[in-house]
Formats: sequence, C-alpha cells, structure tokens
Amino acid sequence: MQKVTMKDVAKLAGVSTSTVSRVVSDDDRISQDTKEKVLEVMEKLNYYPNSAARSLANKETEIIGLVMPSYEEDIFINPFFQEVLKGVSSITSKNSFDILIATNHEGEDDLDVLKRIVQTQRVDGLILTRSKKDDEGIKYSKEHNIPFVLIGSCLEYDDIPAVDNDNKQAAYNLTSLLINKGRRKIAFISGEINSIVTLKRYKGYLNALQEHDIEVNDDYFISDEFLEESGYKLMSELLKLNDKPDAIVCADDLICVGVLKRIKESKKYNVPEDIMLASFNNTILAKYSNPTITSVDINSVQLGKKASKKLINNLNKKSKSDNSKEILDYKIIKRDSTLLNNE
Amino acid sequence: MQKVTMKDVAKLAGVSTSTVSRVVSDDDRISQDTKEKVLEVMEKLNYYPNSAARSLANKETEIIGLVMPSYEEDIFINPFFQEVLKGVSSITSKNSFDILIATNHEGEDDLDVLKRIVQTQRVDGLILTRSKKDDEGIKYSKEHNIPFVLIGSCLEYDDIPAVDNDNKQAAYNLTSLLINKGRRKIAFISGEINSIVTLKRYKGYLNALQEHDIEVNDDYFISDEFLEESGYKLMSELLKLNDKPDAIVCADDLICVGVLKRIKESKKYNVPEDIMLASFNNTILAKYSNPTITSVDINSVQLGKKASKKLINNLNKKSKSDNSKEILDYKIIKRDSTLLNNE
DNA sequence: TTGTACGCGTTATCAA
DNA sequence: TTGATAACGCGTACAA
Repeated sequence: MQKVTMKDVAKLAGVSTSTVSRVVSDDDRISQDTKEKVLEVMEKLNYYPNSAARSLANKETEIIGLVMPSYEEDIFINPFFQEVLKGVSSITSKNSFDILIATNHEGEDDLDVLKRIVQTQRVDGLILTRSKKDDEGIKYSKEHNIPFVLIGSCLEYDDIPAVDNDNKQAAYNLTSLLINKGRRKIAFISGEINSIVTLKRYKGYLNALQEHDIEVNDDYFISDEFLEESGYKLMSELLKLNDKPDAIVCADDLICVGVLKRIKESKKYNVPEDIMLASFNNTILAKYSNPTITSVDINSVQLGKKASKKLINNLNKKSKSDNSKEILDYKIIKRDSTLLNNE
Repeated sequence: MQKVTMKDVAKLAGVSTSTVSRVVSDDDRISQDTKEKVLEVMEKLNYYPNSAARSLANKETEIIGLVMPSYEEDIFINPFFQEVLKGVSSITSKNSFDILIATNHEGEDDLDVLKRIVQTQRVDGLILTRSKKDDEGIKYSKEHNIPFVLIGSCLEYDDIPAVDNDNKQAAYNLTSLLINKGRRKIAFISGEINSIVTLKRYKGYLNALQEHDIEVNDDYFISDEFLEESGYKLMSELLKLNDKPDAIVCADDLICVGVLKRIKESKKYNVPEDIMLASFNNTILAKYSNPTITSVDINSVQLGKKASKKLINNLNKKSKSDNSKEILDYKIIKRDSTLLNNE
C-alpha cells in the first residue's frame, strides 16, 4: 500500500501544501487554474488525504457513533436496531459521514464505551438508542457537552435533542384495542424494566386499564429482557397462573414471538381466540409470524433518519444546538393476533 | 469538552511525555513506581489518548471496516447481515477494535467506498460480505495489499483469506431433500445473479436435478434481488406458468417469505402440500413464518466471528498473512414447509 | 529506566 | 491568490 501525501502532490503540481489543502477542502480562495492543475495531479497520483492527520488538525472525524445498549445482549438480533441503522446510514451517506458501531471492549461497561469513543475523539457525535432511568450515558454526554441525539426519551432532562414516538399514547391505544375486543385479563410483558420505553408503554397500558375500570393484576406485569427467550420464559410464568390472561401486550416484537412460541407449545391455547397478542415496533417478525401479530409501527427507519439529521445539523452549526425533541407518528398495524373469525 | 493531553499528564506527574506514552502503551521499559504515578495522574485528569494523533503516529486505527454490498438495496434489512455483525462485534470487542460500517457517500459506487475508507486510512482492514463475479472490491484489495477477509467465495483468486460454507453442497442436499419428497418440478429463485453465493447455490441445485435425471426447466430459474419484494414478484411469474412448480428453492430467507406471501395470496396453493419451500440462511424469519420454513443454517454469526478473527490475526502479525479459506459447517433445519401431514 | 527531539500528514495563521 | 510556518497530540529512535 503506497502512501501519497500532500507533499507529493504539491511537489509535482509545483505548489505548496497549503494550496493542495485548499483544493482538498474546496476552499474558495484559489484560482481555477491551480485548482484544476492540483486536481489533475491528485488524480494522477491517486491521492487520498489521510484522515487521521485531518482529524488531528481540524478536530473533526466525520464519523458518527452509534451506541447500542448492551443490556440487551442480543441487540444485534433485534430487527429494530437494523432498521434504525438503515435510517441513520441513509442520512450519513448523504452528508459524508461514516458510522462507528460502538461496542463494549473487554472490561468496559456501557458508560465506558461511550466515554472512550468520545474522549479519544473517534467520533464527532453520538446517536444513543434507547435510554434507561437515570441514564448515565445521557447524563455524561450532557454534562460534558458532547454532541448527541437520543432515540427515545429521558425523564431527567427536558432539553436534550431527541427523537421518539408517543409510546405512552401508543400503548394506551393498543391496550384499548384489546379491551374493546372484550378482553379484561390483559398482561404486559416487557423487556428491561428500567428502560424508558418500557416504562412509557407500561404506563399507557395502565392508563387504558384504569380508564376502563379494569382492576390491575400485579401478576400480569412481568419483565425480563428484549429477547425472544425472555418472552418464552415469561409466558411460561403466565401459563402457570390460575387466572390466566386472555390478552397480552408485548413491549417488543422479538419478545412477542417468544411468547407466541410458548403459547403454541402449550397446545391448549390459541391465538387470538384464547389469548390475543399485541406488540410493538412492527418489525418483519410481526408481519410473518403465525398468526401475524398486531404491532405498533413506530417508524424505526424514520427514527434513525431524523436522529442523524438532527445530530449532523448540530455538528455543522457551531452556534447553539437544537435541543428540541421530535415526536414521530406511530400507527397500529392490525393483524391476525387480535382478529377473531367472526369479525 | 475539555482536552487533556499527554503534556498535561506529563507535567503534573513530573515526567516526560514519552514516559506517559510508554505507560499508555504498556511498555515494559518503565519502573513500577513511575507507572503507578502516571496512571494516577491520568485517572485524576481523566486523560484519554487522542486516537487521531495515535493513528497518525503509529499508522493504526484499531478500526475494522465492514463493507456491505449495495446491490442489495435493503442490505440493512436482511437479518443475515445483522447476524454477521453480531459475530464480528463479539470478536472485535475482545480485541479492542471498533467497527466502521462502510456505506456509499453521495456519488460513490461500491468500489469508491472501499477505496476511500482504506486509502484515507480510516480502517486497518476490511471484512467484505458477499462477493460478485469479477468482484472489483476483492481485486482492488488484493492488488493493493489491503488486509481483508471475505465472507463468501471468489472464483478468480485462489489465495484470498475467506470464510464460507460449502454452498454448492448445501444446495445440492437441500434440493435432494425436495426430490426425495417426490417433487420433480423444482424452481430456484435467487437474488442478484452475479453474486457468487447465488451461483454456487444454483449449481448445487442443478447438480441435484441432474443426478436424479430431472430435466432442467429454464422457466424455473429466475432471479432478482435479495429482497422480500423480489420473492413476491418472482413467485408471481412462476404462478403464471402452465406447468407450475411443486417445490421451490430460495436463495435467501428474505426472498422466501416474499415467495410465501405470494403463494398464500393466490388462495389456490398450499405450502407444503402443493408447493414445498426450502431456503437459505436460517434467519429468524424461517423460524417464525407460517408455515415455518426449512432452511440451511449457514452459521452466520460464526461467519462473522471467524472472519474477524482471521482479519485481526493478519493485522497483528506483520509477517505473511494467512490467506487460507475456511469452510464452516452448515445444517439443514427441517421445518413445516417441507413436511407433509402423513409423515 | 527516562528524556530529547523529531516525524506522522494535515489544517490554520499570518504574511506576502 | 499563494506560501512559510507553526500547531495538532502522540510514538519512537536515540541519547543519557
């Protein structure tokens, strides 16, 4: 691997390195002639600017860090994140940014990763996906003035740049849908209990019950992780109850397919006749499972797009950053898991 | 955002920057005492080495580039890649590497991205996922001595570091399975026709037919992209034939669910009774679709793991690189799409 | 075991 | 519009 530097280009073009630099960064203060000449030489020598040197000099990496919460061990398996990534990528590519996937190195916890990639200046800014209660990553980023955008919500601060859906309202509507189908014994199966999205969806679920004068049964709220296995496991618990639920709201499709699997294996209950299922995120799983699952389309790709747009905007204008919160639409996609034959 | 440098640490610790540097890189030639003293100061000042400066000085980024083929527009939606990413990430995290997702900037084609991230020295090496016939990326990487590992195979070169399954054999076995179930009119629906994985799987399919003296029907080989919509569209074509297939081999689960969707919509044919389905990659889709789909488990996570291990090994030992090809096991997971009731 | 001094390849400042 | 020259923060011969 050769390594052509600015010096080489400068020498061959008969100009100084500053001139070459100006051509690279498309500076105005340069004559058309020299510009063309330099470009020609760059082409000829197959010159690419060294990004480390650039970053060192101008303090910009043109890289965005995507931070995945590691409390979901199988984060890389949940289609939700892939869709977010798709959205992010579509925007970064238009703005000449690359994406760094931040993952824990050995011995690091979540906050460590964040600190590392930010403090070592590997990235210009961060996109945080999902937040916890008293989220350390958010706190740290905020206190240290690190440019970031949150996909999700934060209870502690009001003025952080974020993109989210109205998960509470969505959960309310989703639960109401089940209630309107005549269900009264509705369980809520969630992932990580301290995740804000869980809390919000749980709250919406509770609101719906209360509004319809349905007594809240503590046995009906159980949580584990955002995993298929968690859904499977938790559903086993529910099936042990004397008073089994007749409908379940899942906080995530991945959980929901686990729940569904467990119900099928019981051979005693059918979806939706005996137990209705409703879920969140409307990933490809909900669309193709058997039966298909009613799920809230939270527009994951759009979440990724909006978040990265906001971040890049904030990075560009060095003035004060846009700390507003954007709420995207959601849509309940009704499918067979809540559809009775006689309807 | 503060910026503590080595200088600051050195000054406060009463040593030179080289000493600090040695502590950072865990150099032996240093006394325990000073080491501890420096570490203390680093801690106190919350020092992180600037990665651009490091890269510039030692020519290493500790970043691996993951190159996605953009001919699959929805690459970010195929669970296969997420599983590969999961595998890669599990290894990089143990070796203190980060992952850069390489995506096309505006106006760039696939080769451009590769050139850019390599030549600007954003990454130390590449993992290429899937290859085409006469793949320019592979050719370029090989000719320019860029450290890389291919997930997949390459027809043109024999000595490139790669990890793959025996896709031909797998396709042969998968097709034979259908033949053994009594099917004779077997179609093959594939993604990008120039992708090596498609070609290999097609070849295995052909071999199986020939070996069983089944005439090859040209109408039964159609291809588009590795997308759900492609499967849907192509299945529509097949349903127009007078002589419709009684079984279909799909080159990818995502395609297969599209195929399945189309068959269901026809309301005339059932899977597996009228048409059997068999597919590849054994993603979560195959497991949860209705009916569940027989699919070849190619061990995607393991592909990602092995590939990144090999790459990192090659990066570490500066001697000659390991250009061997590793073939991983596969396993046909039999599910309902090939299972008749009377079995 | 430690420090000095220079180089890594670029951008930025200042002067011309 | 251009060119010296000095940063940028770190690694590393080399010397001590």
